[in-house]
Amino acid sequence: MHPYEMGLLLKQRHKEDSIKLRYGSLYTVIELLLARGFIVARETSRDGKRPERTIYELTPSGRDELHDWMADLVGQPVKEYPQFEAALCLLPILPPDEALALLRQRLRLLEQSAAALAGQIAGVAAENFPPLFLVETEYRLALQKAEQAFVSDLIQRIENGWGPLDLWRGLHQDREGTIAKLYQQYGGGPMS
Amino acid sequence: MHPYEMGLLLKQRHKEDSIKLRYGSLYTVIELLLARGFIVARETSRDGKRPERTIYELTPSGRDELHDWMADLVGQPVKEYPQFEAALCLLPILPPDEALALLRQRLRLLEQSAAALAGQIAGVAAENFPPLFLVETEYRLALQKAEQAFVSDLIQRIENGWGPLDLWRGLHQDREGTIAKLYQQYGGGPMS
DNA sequence: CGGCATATATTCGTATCCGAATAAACGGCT
DNA sequence: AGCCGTTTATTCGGATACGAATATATGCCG
Repeated sequence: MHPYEMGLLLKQRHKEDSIKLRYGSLYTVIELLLARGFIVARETSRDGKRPERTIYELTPSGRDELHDWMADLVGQPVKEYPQFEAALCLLPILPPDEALALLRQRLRLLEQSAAALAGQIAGVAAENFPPLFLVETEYRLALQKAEQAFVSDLIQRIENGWGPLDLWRGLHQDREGTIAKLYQQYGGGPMS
Repeated sequence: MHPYEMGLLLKQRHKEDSIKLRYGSLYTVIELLLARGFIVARETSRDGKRPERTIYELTPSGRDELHDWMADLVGQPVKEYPQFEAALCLLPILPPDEALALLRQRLRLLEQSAAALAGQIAGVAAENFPPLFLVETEYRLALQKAEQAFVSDLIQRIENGWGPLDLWRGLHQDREGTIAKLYQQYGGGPMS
């Protein structure tokens, strides 16, 4: 297959929803695979005056690597850094009322996209397509629902004075340095 | 604050668990913030013959940007690309029995790290530290539990012949091209 | 049948990222 | 007092990522 065709195929099979695909990077990656001997060029052809295409093919060592990589990805969870987690780290930066409004907005958007996902799954399932090839979408949906539940719970807790709310409000009224003091006050706290 | 101190502070407050921090990148980022006017250098000092330290400070425009950025991060969910989701895309590459074994291993590791997280939360909560500053850890735990539930469910489904299993086994017995045929057979399928 | 949007396929330059190197000061141990 | 491991603080160069540009072919609408 030539690189462009790989990209097309991923797109047609909706894999780009789950595998980040940047056309610019595609060719760099191919070159890397080539340099490490995981693929070899089988032939180059050209159609009229269009750019030349190079067809690549997997080597046995490439097949091994694919297998080992997959085993690693499936068997070993790795820590990743979702943006929302980072934002929650700094949540006290926002005044509580604004935070609440934004969380409500997030919840609304999550509900919408979860509904869309569920619809997509149902649609494809109705065509009798084997579920084996949809499992990544089910995973995405499961995580979204979990986030939804978390945000919804967080909203309720804040509404009920969680935080504690008065302390949080305080951070936005008097002058700075308050957070540092807090961390000092609770000595060990989460830093020890 | 000078860059190194920012790094230390993030580390002491356990924020590096949630905010990816690479010492090499820190200085690049600071330079960017400087170039865009979000921070300014307030003073440079030097202690003996140690490298010179530059103390930076937030500008009003930087404070605005911080606020807008936070509002965006909290209010707008963004699509991200966890590695496990990509792996699930290609799950049929592994023979079903191996996939099962690997999923069981993942489940075990997830259970362990979730227990560790829960312990950490309980420990800090016991010291009476305001929950406002732990919210990112609770989020992480919630997502982990959801993944756990998903994997556990997936294992059970596979054990019960889901997939369908015979088709999946078939992919690893006869020669190649079978997946492509499958996608053709189910016409519209997930690609149309 | 002319023109304009879209598809085919890749290259390139810059932006970003990050591990490793540097180099002085400090602390503790014998 | 001298040695060694850790902490302080930053720089640098190579690896990676990616948006935008390129240049031709094709389809289709009026």
